Amino acid sequence: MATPYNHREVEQKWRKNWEEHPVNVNDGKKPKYYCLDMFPYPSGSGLHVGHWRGYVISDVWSRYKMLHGHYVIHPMGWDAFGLPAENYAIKMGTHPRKSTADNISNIKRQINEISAVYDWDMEVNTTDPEFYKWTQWIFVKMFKEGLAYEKEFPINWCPSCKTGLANEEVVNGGCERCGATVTKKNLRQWMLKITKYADRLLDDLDKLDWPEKVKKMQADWIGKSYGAEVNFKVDGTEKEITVYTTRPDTLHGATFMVLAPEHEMAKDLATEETREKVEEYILQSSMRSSVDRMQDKEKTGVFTGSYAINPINGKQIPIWLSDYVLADYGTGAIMCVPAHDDRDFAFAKKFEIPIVQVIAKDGVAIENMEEAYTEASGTVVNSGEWNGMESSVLKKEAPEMIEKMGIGKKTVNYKLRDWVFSRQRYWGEPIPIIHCPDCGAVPVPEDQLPLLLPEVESYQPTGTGESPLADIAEWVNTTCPCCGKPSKRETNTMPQWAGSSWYFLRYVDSKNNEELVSKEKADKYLPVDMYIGGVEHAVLHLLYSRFYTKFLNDIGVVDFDEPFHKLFNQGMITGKNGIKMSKSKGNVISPDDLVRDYGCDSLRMYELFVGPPELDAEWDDRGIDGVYRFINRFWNLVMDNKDGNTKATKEMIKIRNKMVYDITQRLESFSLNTVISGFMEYNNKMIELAKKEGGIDKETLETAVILMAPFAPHVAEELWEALGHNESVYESRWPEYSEEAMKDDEKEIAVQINGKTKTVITLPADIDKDSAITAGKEAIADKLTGNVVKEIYVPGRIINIVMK
RNA sequence: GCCGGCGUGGCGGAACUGGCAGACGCACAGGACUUAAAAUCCUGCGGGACUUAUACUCCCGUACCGGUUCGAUUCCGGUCGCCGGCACCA
Repeated sequence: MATPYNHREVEQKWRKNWEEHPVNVNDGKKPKYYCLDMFPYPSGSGLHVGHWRGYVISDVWSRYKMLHGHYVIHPMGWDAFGLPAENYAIKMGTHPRKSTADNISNIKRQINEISAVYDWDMEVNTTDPEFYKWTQWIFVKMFKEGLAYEKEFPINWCPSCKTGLANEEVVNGGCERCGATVTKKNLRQWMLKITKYADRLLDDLDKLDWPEKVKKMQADWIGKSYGAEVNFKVDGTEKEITVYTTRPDTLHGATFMVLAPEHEMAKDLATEETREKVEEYILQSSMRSSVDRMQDKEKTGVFTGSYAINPINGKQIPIWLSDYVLADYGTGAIMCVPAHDDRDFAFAKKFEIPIVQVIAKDGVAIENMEEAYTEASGTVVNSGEWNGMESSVLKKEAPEMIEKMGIGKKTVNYKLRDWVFSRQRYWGEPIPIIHCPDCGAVPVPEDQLPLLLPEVESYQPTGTGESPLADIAEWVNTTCPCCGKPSKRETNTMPQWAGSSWYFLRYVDSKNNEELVSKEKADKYLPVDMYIGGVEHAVLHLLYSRFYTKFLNDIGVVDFDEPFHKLFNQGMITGKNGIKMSKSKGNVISPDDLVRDYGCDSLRMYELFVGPPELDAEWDDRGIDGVYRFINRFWNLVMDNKDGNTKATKEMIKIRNKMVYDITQRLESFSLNTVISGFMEYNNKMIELAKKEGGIDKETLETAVILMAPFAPHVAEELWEALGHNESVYESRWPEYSEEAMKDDEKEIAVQINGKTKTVITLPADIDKDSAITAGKEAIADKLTGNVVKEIYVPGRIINIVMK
């Protein structure tokens, strides 16, 4: 009997061996393949089995590429600035610098348990001054290009984290991090003009090999719409109000107008009689959160007392204020066509405003509309010269017609807003700007970067809208780099996303003091070929990274404009009943014990075996026994037969080729759970064959070992060595298969009557239709009692006799 | 409300392009080995009917109702349920 499998010994041996003889070497000749994980933020609870799955998937893919002769760039780093790290430190009563360092060392130990081929020489840490120097440098470049600007306006504010948030960080009206209800706060903010890139961010989605779901989420988030701006005169004045509409075809049906309460003309439109009510309404709205407003079942509003003139027909329509109109979308004012918009309809009903139908679904106008008709199809009515047109045609042509009439212009709009980029928190990159009383906002000169985050005792958020940095007089007070006058530093810091928006560029040149990344290395190693991580970043990190990359492309740092060629989103591993693993729920399963008891290889394979990698899966420890048993059986098969000299039979060659074919197909289509079940299936077949033939040929065993190498690296190396090889299994190449060798001589064919299987017969694979049907009929002769109407033969699969 | 995804044994899941539903594994049951247990190996394992029982045979079965087809887990229409995204964006 050969040595039984001992995972501890095997794994120790090969980890040491790989340290001395790395298996993924850049010899300068191999083609590169960049396979990247979304880097973790070093949380205090460490890794659970869910994190492991993502890293296993990327490592399997990396090793698979190595076996195709690639030099694989497979780095790892730490997203260590930002709210989670700071909140954790506050909770633990330590300094974020210390807790972050502690957490990193623990997680690094856990990551090493995976035995992934990470290249730690490339490691980056977003809180390292040598790294954030470049995060700040990008900001300065953006400032110089006019993409970073200051603005005071009511932003999303998390009262619990005590900081402003970006739009993307507000989820269902709550803070993305802590869930607290987001309020509005008027603050001076640094903004990034991501909207300038809206079209490119939208259009370039087409060239990405990403899950359709993520592309759609980004497209919806950018929310491009086509329509027109139309100018309405305020009756009796020279003032004009411009509205934005996507339905200019319904212009004749506009029976009122609504302005957001924050609209700059809102107060001016009030008359003597309405002034008090109007001001009251404006005040009321300003005090309500957006969540409150959204949850309104009934529309609220107030009539200003003024009227506008519909430019297309000269009709006088009342101007209202209502908070269902958003101040920061379009022009903050809308024309209302209650007959063809649900919201306008509800408003008109409540305030008894006339409803004029301008599209008739079947060509005939309805007397009393029960609900708005929102489709753009049907015949145009009540619309003067437009009458009789098809609504869908008019919808397309109206913007230009309006432009020609001189009453408005064709325009597009986006839901995407500029990125609120400053945070009133300590643990982030200081924004490298100096406020000079004469020169205004002046960037810190590039050669003075990094602008270090000062060491402080107390870093708790103030809640006042000021960053904790504002209290450090010796840091805040400085001189203007332009004129030398006493000036003050910007005290806000950057958001969590600043570092992660570009970190993937830095890995390939992480020690470069002169440049963010050298031209040479960027050309050689970038961009990322495969990016693996959770779907939760669809409109955050993944959108920001695309924006940053396009900007860096524009200023000549890199010569590509999309960072991630292919994206794979792995599903989440949850605890029992689909509950997300978290320390507070007490359902976190740590990989550490499983590695100890079953070994890294078993856990790697089980992580994949639990289910399709793109779907969520409930973790159940018990299943790992099955994988462990499989590895043992495979081990014993190889060890028992490695020294035999069994000649390959036709059957063995067939199984070998089929195995290569199946495993390769499944791996290429990322069906990793069925790769594992495939291994088990072929292992069972090989064991059966070995029993039958008294052994199994060496080439088949070697082939199986190479196929296993991406999944169970230690076992593969050990068995490869046992099979008599001195070099690593990763020096081998992924095996090929031959269609010819896979062919079966005989096929099992199901014989059916009217589509129901009656029996199964074995026939030569190359049998012709007539002989097959004759053989099939013979096999079920006693059941052929009716009139045969049709006979169907699907080669190699079924014979179906249709009877009446 | 709008958009997207999913629904298969006790459980996780499989089924390539419409062709034998339930691969592979877990759990469970029985057996072998053992003084015994663990480990390992072998066998069975969707539901029902017939049968003393086995075998055989037959019927039902992929959320539900219907359609297309020789044949549907797969395609089409409708209903229900679960999950995710967006949410007054004019």
